Amino acid sequence: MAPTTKPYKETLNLPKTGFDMKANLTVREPQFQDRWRDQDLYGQLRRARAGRARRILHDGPPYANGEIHMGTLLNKVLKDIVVRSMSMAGFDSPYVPGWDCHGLPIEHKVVKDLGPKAASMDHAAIRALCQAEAMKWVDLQRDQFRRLGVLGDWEHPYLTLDPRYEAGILDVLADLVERGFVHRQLKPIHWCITDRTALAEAELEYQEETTPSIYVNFEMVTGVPESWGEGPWHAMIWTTTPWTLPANVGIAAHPDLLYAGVEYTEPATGKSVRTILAADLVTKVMGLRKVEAFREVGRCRGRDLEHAEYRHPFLDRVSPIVLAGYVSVEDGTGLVHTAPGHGSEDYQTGRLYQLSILSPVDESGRFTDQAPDWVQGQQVFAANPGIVAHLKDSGHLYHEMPLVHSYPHCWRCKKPVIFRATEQWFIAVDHDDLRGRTLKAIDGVGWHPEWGQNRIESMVSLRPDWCISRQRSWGVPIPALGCNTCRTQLMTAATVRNFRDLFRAHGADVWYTRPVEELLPPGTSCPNCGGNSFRKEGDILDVWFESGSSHRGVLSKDFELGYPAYLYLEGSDQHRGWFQSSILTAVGANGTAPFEHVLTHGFVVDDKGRKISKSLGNYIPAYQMTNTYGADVLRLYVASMDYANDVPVSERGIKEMSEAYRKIRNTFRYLLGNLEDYGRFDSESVDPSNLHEMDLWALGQLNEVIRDVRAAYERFEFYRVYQRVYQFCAVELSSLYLDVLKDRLYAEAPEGPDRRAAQFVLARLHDVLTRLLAPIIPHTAEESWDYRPAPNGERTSVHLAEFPDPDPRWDDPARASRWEELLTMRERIFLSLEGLRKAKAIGSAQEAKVRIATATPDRWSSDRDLLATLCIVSEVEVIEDPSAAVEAVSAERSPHAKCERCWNYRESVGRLADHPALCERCARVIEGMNPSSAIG
RNA sequence: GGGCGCAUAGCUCAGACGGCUAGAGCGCACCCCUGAUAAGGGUGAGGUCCGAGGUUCGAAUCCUCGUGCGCCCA
Repeated sequence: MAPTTKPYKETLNLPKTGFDMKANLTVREPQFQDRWRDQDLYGQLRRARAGRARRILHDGPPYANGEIHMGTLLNKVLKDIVVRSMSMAGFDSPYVPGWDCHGLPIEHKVVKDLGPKAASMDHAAIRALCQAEAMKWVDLQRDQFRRLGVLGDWEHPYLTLDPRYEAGILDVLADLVERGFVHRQLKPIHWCITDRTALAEAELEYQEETTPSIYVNFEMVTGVPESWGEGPWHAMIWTTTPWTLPANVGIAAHPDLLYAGVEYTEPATGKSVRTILAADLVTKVMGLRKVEAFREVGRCRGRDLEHAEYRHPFLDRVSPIVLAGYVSVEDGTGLVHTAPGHGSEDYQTGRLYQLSILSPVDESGRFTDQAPDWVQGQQVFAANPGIVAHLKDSGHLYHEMPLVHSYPHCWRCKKPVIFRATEQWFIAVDHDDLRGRTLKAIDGVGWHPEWGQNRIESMVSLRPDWCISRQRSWGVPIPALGCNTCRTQLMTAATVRNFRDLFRAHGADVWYTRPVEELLPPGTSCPNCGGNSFRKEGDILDVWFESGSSHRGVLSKDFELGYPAYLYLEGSDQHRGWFQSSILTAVGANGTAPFEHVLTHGFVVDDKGRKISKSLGNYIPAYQMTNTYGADVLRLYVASMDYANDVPVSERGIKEMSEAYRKIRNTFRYLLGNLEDYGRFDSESVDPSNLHEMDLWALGQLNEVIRDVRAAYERFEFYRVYQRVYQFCAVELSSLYLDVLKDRLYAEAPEGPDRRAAQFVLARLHDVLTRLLAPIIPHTAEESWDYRPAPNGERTSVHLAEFPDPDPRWDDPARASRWEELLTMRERIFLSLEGLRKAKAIGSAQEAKVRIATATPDRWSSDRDLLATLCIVSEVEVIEDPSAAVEAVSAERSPHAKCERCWNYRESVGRLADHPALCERCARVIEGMNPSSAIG
């Protein structure tokens, strides 16, 4: 008997690798991140790509507040995949991340934590606390982004509070001032009359409040339809803020609403009154005073009343009726009292009709000398009853009643706030055709998806002038100087540039810490009056102006990335936000768009497509998910989604993605397991003529994968990368090629040409797939790369490599189409095997023999052995059957004995006396690897 | 309320120009293997293509009107 002492299993070349099946990502990923940091992978990549064509993805700065959430994760991972894929495509793509550090949320938090103390602290002290708060979050978010594997210049990010960056902001501002875009103008803002301070929307708390609700007849002067007959006619308005009536300069009507001219008998006086109000509201309004004696005289559309004029009830002023889309018949009279100095919508309408912006109210909410003398000095809320009484006495008041409704209150003192017009700094969008030139620049940018262009165009076309001033502490001061002589404000390109240089040298804090005299160049004088005594004004810049200036501070100066950027990539909300503030400032200051392409992504929603919100309880903590499932799983998840639409995120979805991740990981593991001994060989030494038919097919398929994947990366369609690679792993590889290859890999002689040929393909598969996936799952790709068969054991990073190219040697369209037939036949064979299995005749496919009965045996005879191999059956027999219209496929249990070593059922088993349990092939292999056994 | 966008199996995606019985992978069910083994293989069941009209010989695809959801405004 054969003397082989060891079991046959040990004579097989079974897979062996240190590449663990268990990913253990939460432990391994930080190790790779440390390694990349220690070896300065980012710096190495910069040096490796030096001199190549540049493609800059310019990072939109996230707000330095709070932990990252799924939306931030989505955005940052997409950016990282873009940057990495551009690098691997051969471009020089540095990535400098940034943070938006100024702004209300941080200031708000700091002031809230300080409590009453805040009131007694100066700007500089509060700003120091704000800076600490911002930096705390920068550091935390930086760690979390790094934990996601995002590769970039984390040691040198751009921060909007960096003096260099602050200088860049003022550099842009100076250019805009120089070109005449910046001016001052009245605008109503929320104002707390107790704290004497401006309030932002986020500082308002809405509470129920009882206010007077009054219906007032304003006497018409012109514009009433003649057919309605003699007057005097009136227009009946409704308001809950009588104190704003002194600032009334218009009445708004809806263009499409029907209005009625009504004649009614005033109950108190018995006099007949003619007034106009929305036709739908006549009955309701008359019912308020139980007026039964009324009749409609006529009707007209709101647009017919445009430019009709009325007289102010207690001021010597005639004002027009104007049109506005927000007018409704929800409540009131359908005619809206309009005071552009005291309301946001009123202001918009006022600007449209060029109405005066009146606001005869001072900082503490008292009427100024611009108001009628009988209310001067009164606080506005206290003045309400007097104004109502005045209207009643003069016969203008139709009705008064108390109304409880939601009204904004100050977050700090809880008192009701008012709208008050104050002077603000604006960028004039229509100066020097900035709007038109911006629209032209927009047209020259590549918007992805394309509808983004339409979206931003319509926003830019309709947007009002940009108010860039804020009455806060935490930001970049607008370096405007108030002349103590004539009270005008001075801000010229020269003064702004003066402060730009000071900010660059000392930071923006100098504005607050040093007296104005030290900051001004000697001889500065007021262009208006010649005065030379100034004070520092207190406003800061809108943070959108700050981030919108990044093309100067980051692309052009200091970071010198290159202007314009190739790509901006943010959520679709930034069509109104950063994309717009960036292109407006860039066109204004530079004359060109700061980006060549803009890519947008949708928002993270839950698995039912609803937005993420506290009240729905569907929040998924991003960082916690990373530390549970691993960054690569989350990155794969992000990559798998068509992010142009909303991106549904659920823990269930992430779990499912871990399964997909494991499939990919196992594919790598299989490849590596069969390449353990391959590194000693030069792959170039493999003679292509040794490659089997199916090897050539697999290499040809891989070429297609390379082409599809690279094209998908180029178009930022990462979900196509994912689908393509994943399905290739699952279908072409796992269930077909790699499965079929086992016999050759395990059972053939380890260094024989058949096994080496298979390994040649496996090595290429591994090399190509690792590179192609490196931008998406950088940690796993690096780990896989570590284990690759490298001739000298050299250890470089896959992230320094470039994408693979298709190898034209393996392209063969004829082969591809022949294989479609083969694979169809394979399916039919599987079907008949399944029948055998159901009948308990066989278990594994190797136990079966397949018979194809066909009228054209020549078609299949040459592929007999290939089919047997592809189906992993022991034998395929082709017989001629002239009566068979189509091939008839059948299967039966193999009549032969099982080879103990390779488990195939072969006629040759038992024929060899030395190896009675082996097939001929296995016997030959055994003899080759163990010559001494022959002596036995 | 307005502007923009999206809607195909439980999930993620395919479905140029309108044209087979609407496809793939995952998941699921059942089965096989135990030499990729917290793996691997096979078979199968899943769809009113959001709804209603319309154009057309023919619509997932084109048009209109809805519904739901998201972003941005108001």
